[in-house]
Amino acid sequence: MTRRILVTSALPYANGPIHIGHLVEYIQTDIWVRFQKLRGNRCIYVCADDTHGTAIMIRARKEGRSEEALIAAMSESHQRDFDGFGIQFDNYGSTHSDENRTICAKIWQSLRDKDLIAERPVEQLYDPEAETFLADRFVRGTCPKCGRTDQPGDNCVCGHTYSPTDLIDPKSTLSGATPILRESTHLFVELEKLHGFLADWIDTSDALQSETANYLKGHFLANELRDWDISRPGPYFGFEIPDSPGNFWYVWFDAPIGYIASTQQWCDSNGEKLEDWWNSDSCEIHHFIGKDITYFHTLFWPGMLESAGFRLPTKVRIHGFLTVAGEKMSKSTGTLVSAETYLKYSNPSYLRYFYATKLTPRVEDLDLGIDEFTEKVNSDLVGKVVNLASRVGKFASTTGLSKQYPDDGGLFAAAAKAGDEIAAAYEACDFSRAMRRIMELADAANPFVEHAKPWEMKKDAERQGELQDVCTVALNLFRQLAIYIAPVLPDLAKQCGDLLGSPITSWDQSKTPLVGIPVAKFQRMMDRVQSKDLKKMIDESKELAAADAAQDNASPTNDAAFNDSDQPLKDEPIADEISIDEFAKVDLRVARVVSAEHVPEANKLLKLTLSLGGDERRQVFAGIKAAYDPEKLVGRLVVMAANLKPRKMRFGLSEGMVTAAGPGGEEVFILGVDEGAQPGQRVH
RNA sequence: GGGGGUGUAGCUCAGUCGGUUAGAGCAGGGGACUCAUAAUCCCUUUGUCGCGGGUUCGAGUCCUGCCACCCCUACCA
Repeated sequence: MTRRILVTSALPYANGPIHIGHLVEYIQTDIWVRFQKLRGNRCIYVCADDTHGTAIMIRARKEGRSEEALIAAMSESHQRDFDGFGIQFDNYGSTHSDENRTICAKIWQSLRDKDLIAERPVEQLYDPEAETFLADRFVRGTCPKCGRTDQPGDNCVCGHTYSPTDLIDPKSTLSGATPILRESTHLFVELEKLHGFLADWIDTSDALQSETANYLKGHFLANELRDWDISRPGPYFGFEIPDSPGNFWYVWFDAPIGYIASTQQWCDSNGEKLEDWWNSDSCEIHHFIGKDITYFHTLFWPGMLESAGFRLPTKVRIHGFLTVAGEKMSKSTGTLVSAETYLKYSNPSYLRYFYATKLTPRVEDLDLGIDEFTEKVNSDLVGKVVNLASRVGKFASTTGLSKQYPDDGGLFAAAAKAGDEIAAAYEACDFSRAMRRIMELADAANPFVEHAKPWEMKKDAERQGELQDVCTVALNLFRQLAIYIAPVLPDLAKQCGDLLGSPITSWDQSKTPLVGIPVAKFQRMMDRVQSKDLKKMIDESKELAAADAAQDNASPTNDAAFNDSDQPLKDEPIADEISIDEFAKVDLRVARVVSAEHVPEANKLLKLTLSLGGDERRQVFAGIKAAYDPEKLVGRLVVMAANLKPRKMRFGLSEGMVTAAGPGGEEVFILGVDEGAQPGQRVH
């Protein structure tokens, strides 16, 4: 039976470009959608840019253009990036659309009608210069607990949490002005009135992974649900609330409604009715989101839908975050790679496949290791799958496929049978399992060619029939793989279709071999990953991040954010003047940490082995044990005093010093060197 | 502090309802081949299934205590 399925990914915020972390979700969703379409289900995939909120307003001001101009440019850039990764939406809208405004108003009216809206005053910090209320993250000041300066509005690095009004000497990061307290009316959704409904939905709907249901039950539903502050006083880039002039819907109110608005647009241009998708029990709705926005999609959103008479999601499919080499992505290490940068140096199919091998139905983070990435793509995709076509492609172009499918020892039949299991894995979002099963099939197919020895047949005029049979088997096995992996690698599916003159359009094509047809001239399908390209990609990401940071620093509006304390200079005044000759006596060198280990008898020391390039090694003891984990130091470039007289210590000889700043203890910060420097180079 | 999860080969991971000798891919070692992108094929080494108890004829699997790591959340469960 054909299912009707509406699928969404979370709406990307129009405040920045798409990066490889975002892509986990869009690739995951796109794979699932393509799978459903391949299975013959009626499936549409809608998304939109999330365009409202203070951050957009501020950014537009800073860039001296209208919000509309900013979000238009962002939308274009997002869509270009998605397109580059083969992510195919049926409709891509914007929360700043007429459709969205209309549906927001409708849902709002329903909430009013159900008496779920309350009004009360809220005191909030206000920036009198920028003339706007300030969210926590736009206020910085001195921590009331420990006295550290320049801390964010909600918590300090010392671990203390507070409200921005508790900060000593608070400053707006927008203008540098001192914020004042100002009262305004806010509107709230009284979510507690929906407590029973939500508890029931979470318990019985089967829409959530069990860990998510547990989390909600334990964390929220065990208590009274707090009112949800749904309005923001102007100026605010968003929709003004029709029955509350001067107040705007908070961005998180209209963002999910964007799912419906985007569907509306699709309906309008395809002659469909919105009710058939959002008010129908015969349609499924699947939301794909990241774990950070669980709360909005599993409490507020179902509450809003229920109140307004829309159907509830069939599934909210929540995924974890991307880490790179086991660490959070970061600009400074170049692991926060933008979609655009990735596409410059690498092939989107690689990333689609790699993510597919990592994705499971569970809410867990997934790690991208450069070596693992290279290995998986090269061994699995190029070595196994593509190679199968590549190794018989040239023969097949001259022979074509046999009239009848030859005996292959049951390979084709076995792979056809495996289709059900692979489909079940896709359906359950267990792409990792699906990829594993597909690779097992590829592993079985290659030995067939090997044992048949088509290259020998080619030389013998009398064995051309046999050669044709081998090609027929190999290419049909390849085609099965291409069909099964088509949701992940649409490009490969296309290439397979071109080669055999028969486009891949349906999962069931895997059940019947192609026979008696010509084969096109073989075209190379996929290149191997080159590690040097990935390295370039990381390097460029680092450079871009550095350029961004430099630009931010140069911007005058940001000076206020850098009200650094004068304490360090007071603690340690600048030393007596020296001549350049005296300075030159200190030979500072770039060195690479090649090993780092704890010294069991020492309280503060780590034993480092530093490389100055070639075979030059220095053993150095550094008092940084409390601040650095030895494993994380290995491989890093540091700056060392290289001509320091070696000093005998209880634990061994120390042949230099590693440079670092900070008062000591946990607050020690090793001097780093920008990428490109070579161990052994002198610091001038 | 609380909640959730993970721990199996050097690496990434399978392992069904408790059932024979714990598996795959990659990496490593040896050989073969030359159709194929230094691709492929054959053979092959490696295990305290985190640790300790318990239940059982039988435990990687179930129970329990501990350890390590990860995620979430924190004077709200």
